[in-house]
Amino acid sequence: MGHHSCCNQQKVKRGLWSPEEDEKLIRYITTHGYGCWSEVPEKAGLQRCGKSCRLRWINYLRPDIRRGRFTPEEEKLIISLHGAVGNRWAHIASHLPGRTDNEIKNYWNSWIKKKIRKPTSTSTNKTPKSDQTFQFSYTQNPQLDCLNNQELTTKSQVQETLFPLPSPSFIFDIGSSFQGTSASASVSRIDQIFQENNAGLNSDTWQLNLQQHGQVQTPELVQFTGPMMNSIMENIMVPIEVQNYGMNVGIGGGQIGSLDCLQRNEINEWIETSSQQCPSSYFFWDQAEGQLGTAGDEIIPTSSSMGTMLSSFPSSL
DNA sequence: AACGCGAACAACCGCATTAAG
DNA sequence: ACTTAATGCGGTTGTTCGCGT
Repeated sequence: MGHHSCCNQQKVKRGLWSPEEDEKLIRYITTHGYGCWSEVPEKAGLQRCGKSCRLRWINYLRPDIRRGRFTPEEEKLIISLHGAVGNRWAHIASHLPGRTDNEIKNYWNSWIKKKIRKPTSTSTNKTPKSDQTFQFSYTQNPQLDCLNNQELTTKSQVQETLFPLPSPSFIFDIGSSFQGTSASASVSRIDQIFQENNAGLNSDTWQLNLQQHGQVQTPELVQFTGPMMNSIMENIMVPIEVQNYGMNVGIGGGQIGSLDCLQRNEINEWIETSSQQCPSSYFFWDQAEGQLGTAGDEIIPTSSSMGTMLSSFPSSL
């Protein structure tokens, strides 16, 4: 394994950082800042490459770093964002103040190993190695019994079955926007917003979509398709972002929220791009409390939690 | 007490992108 | 316009620690 070009120097040290090295780096950065990382090692008296110093500072030493266990709210947000943007850890980290992309990535990688069960013996031999990450066992979820009877062994197979619609899909955790309300109350509230904004939509549209996808019982997963989305995004998502309509988008004390963190220009840019590229489908979903559980619990895939994992996000965002 | 194992975390590597010359 | 260095990011590996046997 070759060293990086900046680390080819003989004296460059590798491996874990000692407290003395940390101290030197902290002292230097707090005094001089970090305008040019390649100059930092020499000026700070460290036998490290600039890249290593940068990584150490960003991931461990900077003062605003937040360490310790992820809160359930953070976990929920990570799941939502990962469902939206995939493995774009830096993007996810930008929505979690004090958390680093590395930390989130590590957490996700260990978390997903723990929470997503290994493939069942019936499907193991048919599954391409590259897709094994996306295998689930549905045996504990009656709602998904239909899936148990099918040889759904890949991400794409599962996605096609659950959401037989053109990609990409996008999910908003609209349920968490209505703090303290039931799913049905959320529907009523969103219905009202539709009317207020003359969006030309109502909950009948929802129910139709729900029935089409077998989600008749609860409006946890609400899907909109095609041209509806522009008016929804303009009339609903933006007001949500600026917290009109009395919504509390934030979770965990109102400081952090997936929708709150999606910038208006990001959303608008994405709508514009994706609407040109394909008649996308979008999922608004209500991730009811308890479905994801807390840290240490095992995930029982449901329509909504499955949705987050399966949804994709346009690369343009 | 010693060992093995797995989880969690820290760090490195390679590639892509960006900025500067 | 091109080259090169610096930086940022995601994937991967290595190390440490805790727990069970």
